[in-house]
Amino acid sequence: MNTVMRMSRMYAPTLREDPSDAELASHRLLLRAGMMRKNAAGLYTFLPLGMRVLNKVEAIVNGEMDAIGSEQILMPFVQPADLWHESGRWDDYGPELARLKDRHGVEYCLGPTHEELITSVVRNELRSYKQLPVCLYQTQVKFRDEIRPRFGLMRGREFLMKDAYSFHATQESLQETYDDMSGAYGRICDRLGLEWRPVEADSGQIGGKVTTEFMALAEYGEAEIVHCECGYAADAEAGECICAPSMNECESMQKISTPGVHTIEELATFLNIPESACMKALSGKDAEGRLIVFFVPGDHELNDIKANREAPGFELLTDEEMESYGLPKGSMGPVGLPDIAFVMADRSLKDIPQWTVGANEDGYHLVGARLGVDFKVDAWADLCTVKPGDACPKCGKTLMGARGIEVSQVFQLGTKYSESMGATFMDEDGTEKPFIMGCYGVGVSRSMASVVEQRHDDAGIMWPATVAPAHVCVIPLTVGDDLVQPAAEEIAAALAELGLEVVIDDRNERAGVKFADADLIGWPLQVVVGKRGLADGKVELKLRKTGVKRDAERASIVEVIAPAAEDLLAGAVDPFDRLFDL
RNA sequence: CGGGACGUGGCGCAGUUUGGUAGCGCGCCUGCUUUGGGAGCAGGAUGUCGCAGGUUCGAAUCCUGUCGUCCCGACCA
Repeated sequence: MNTVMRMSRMYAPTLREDPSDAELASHRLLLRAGMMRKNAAGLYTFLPLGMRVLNKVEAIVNGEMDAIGSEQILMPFVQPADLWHESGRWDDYGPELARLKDRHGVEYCLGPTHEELITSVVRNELRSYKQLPVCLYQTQVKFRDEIRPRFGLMRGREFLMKDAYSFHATQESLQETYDDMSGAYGRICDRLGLEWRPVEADSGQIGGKVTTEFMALAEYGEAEIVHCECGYAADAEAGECICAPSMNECESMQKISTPGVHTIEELATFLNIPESACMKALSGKDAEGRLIVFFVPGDHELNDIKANREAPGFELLTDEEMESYGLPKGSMGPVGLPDIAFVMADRSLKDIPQWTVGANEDGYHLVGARLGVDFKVDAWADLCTVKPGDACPKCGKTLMGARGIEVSQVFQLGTKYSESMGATFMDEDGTEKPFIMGCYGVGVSRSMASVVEQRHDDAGIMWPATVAPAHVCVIPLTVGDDLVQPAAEEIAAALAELGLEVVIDDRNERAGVKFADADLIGWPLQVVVGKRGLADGKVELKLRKTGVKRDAERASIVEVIAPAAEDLLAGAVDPFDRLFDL
């Protein structure tokens, strides 16, 4: 049986006013509710209430890992530099990797992630395909020296993460574990009560190709996503973009004077045509210094990630460089480019036979420039950043926009680390092969913040029962009263016996203080015990999530709550809803 | 790193323009009263005004430097 926690003895310093340096709801409320305190930029202490929540989130994550056969381990937080030199990331990672030396001058880093370490652990022991697949996970503090830590737990420098790594002999085996992991991650989000979407994403720093991000939808999320009613969703930074450019039809190519016109907006207005009928040119160079000119529909932006995929190392030209190539800023076009220029255009423009573009001469544009006649394009690719209003690549319907918080991500790494670090096994055919790897991360502390981001109101947090610091708060309105106090104690004990986690606010405070703190901390259910109600044999129940109140017979309170307690123990996210006819 | 703002009892802030005894609200301690939505009265404690220099008879206030924090951009769980 659970013991009843006492507010009078808990270290739960709630704040009446908003901390001045917190902006985001999750940041503000976690501080105000006495769940955490800041120690320095991006570094936080979890106080007892916050720790209880964090532990619950972690337990849910660990449980789902165990359920798909991943085994828990614990790797060191401090990692030897050698391993990072082997993978090449000592140089690639940048200042975000916190480096240090021990007393002997040997170099280490604070673990921002553990691909190198796990690979080094496994490469000596895993020797045969017969031992595969293997999937290991840990839940541990990570450190990334973020350029700009912000939003409390959302982007701390130190944060709690569950990271898992899997090793396979075949792509099919990797896919299987990847799918299991994706399923587990979805269930984790569900159990946290999050509204979420799996999203196509870019793999970034970690490497690899196939990846899905799990986004908690939130108004102030850092990531922009597009999604469709068919279930498709993608990170706006990386999602496939289907542009629908239009054509400004002309009889032949004409050079027209466009004095003072430099932007697409000005051009479209000047010609009285939609922006989508103008073609935007962007010049840059790749890693080898090759001049590249990209063309995209005027109503879309060139996507940095995609540009780099097509032209590794791509960077836009500076104004001086443009001048040296004789390229006029704001009036560039495909006709009459320098011979050395490599011309690449968004694939959507392939179907547009006549383009409206710059004339490569300040103050002039071309209309009706004929593709393949007046100019040529060397390559076609998906180059644009997708935006709401574009067509869904899966079903063709119109995409909607939203913002999200990336709470977790799954990657198919391939052999990037096993190859560079010489982690191989003997395959069935007698040849030595590098492991095919996957890695999977859940931001545990970030998930906690995301829950607050989605479930709060002006008064405070509305925890789902699955991660609330306790399920029920019993509030005796007068302390020392010889009716109210014992009744509240009795109810609290009885509810604890149902298997609920119960806290009793036995502080000698006024009713208003207790109500305000209960709402702020966000216990899912409040049981209010007062003199007035008791006189009629009643107590009051309040559902934090909706603020709805109802009376219940004091004598049958256990019977009333018992079904909800059963649901709760079975894993229901909001088990108390049923007590309020929801 | 670029742009903006800010550092004053535990918390939230005023005071800085125009230099002259460091203030307010909340919280904290003691006592009495109060007790269904952040109580009232009385008494009390708590400050190197971020730090270091400088100007001045005198600096929270003016000048220089420095450290820290937050917000907006490039990085990511």
